[in-house]
Amino acid sequence: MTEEHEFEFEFDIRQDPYNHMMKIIFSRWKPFILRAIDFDGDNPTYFSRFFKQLPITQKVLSQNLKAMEQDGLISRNIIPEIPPRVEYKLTDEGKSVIALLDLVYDWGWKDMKRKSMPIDPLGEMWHGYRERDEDIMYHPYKKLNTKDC
Amino acid sequence: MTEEHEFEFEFDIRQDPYNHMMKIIFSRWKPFILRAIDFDGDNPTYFSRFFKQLPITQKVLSQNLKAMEQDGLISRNIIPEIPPRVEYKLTDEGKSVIALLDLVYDWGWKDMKRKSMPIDPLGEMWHGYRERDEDIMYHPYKKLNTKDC
DNA sequence: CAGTATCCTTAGGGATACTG
DNA sequence: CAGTATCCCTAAGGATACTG
Repeated sequence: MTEEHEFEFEFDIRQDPYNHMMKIIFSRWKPFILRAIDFDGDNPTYFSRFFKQLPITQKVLSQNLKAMEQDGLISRNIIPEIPPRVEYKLTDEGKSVIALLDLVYDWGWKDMKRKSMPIDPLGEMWHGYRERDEDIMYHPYKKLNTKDC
Repeated sequence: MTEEHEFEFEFDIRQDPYNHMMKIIFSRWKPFILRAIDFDGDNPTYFSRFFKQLPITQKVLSQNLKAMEQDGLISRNIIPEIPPRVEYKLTDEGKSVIALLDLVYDWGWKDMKRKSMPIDPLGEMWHGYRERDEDIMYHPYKKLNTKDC
């Protein structure tokens, strides 16, 4: 409706790559979800698997997975078992964004260190800033209590 | 208050570098603001300058600049003239994030191309994907109408 | 297991007007 | 010129319950 009175084009933030990236990648949970799938390597990730590492609700996870599938970052594959399982994997496109996420993480990690902010250890393990502790990485996130922050 | 009943630590998204980055860098306008200041090179950027390129309101710009100053990304310097002007520059820390933003832009640009999405020309000029047109870059964003999208 | 369905809260931003 | 001050709105997420 407002468009009807515009005869001129303007800078449209919606058509800018930064905006695009913030929508498809840099929303609250997506970097974590991508990292979680990547962490499983060639093994597929299942729906329930995410809850072992991320305090996310089913609804929000579902929403995010759906969006990321539509954006071509992940693939969804239903395994006909009883009960049925659903595999999530990174597409080639999804894999290609992991390296970028690493750089983003690194910049943020250094910035937080510089400012003496506490940094969560799970992300540090994923990113090689801390030795991997399988007991933490493969178990529910609440287990992190056994380690200091 | 909820903390009082927690005896255990959990994965805390607020202490993760991804979350940190999304707060201090990847919010709606910050990449654009950083790029705009960077574009002016050694010349400082003034408050009113931003409106020539970005359809942002004074309130939101002010909020963002304040946050970015506190986060150490930009510096604010008042010039005692009548009327007073205020210079904004990138700090060394702010400069160091520009290269990262370039990579983010590039990934997004390629993704949008792959998907045949229209891309705003102003950002393309800033990032070298289109020849610089001083007439566009130095004038109010509405002037973009004179060029095709 | 892998999700929906509802209801609710909140941060971030937009519109507009005003000020030192 | 360089901002505040108000008011409003919406998208994204959280809490909780339910389902094939």
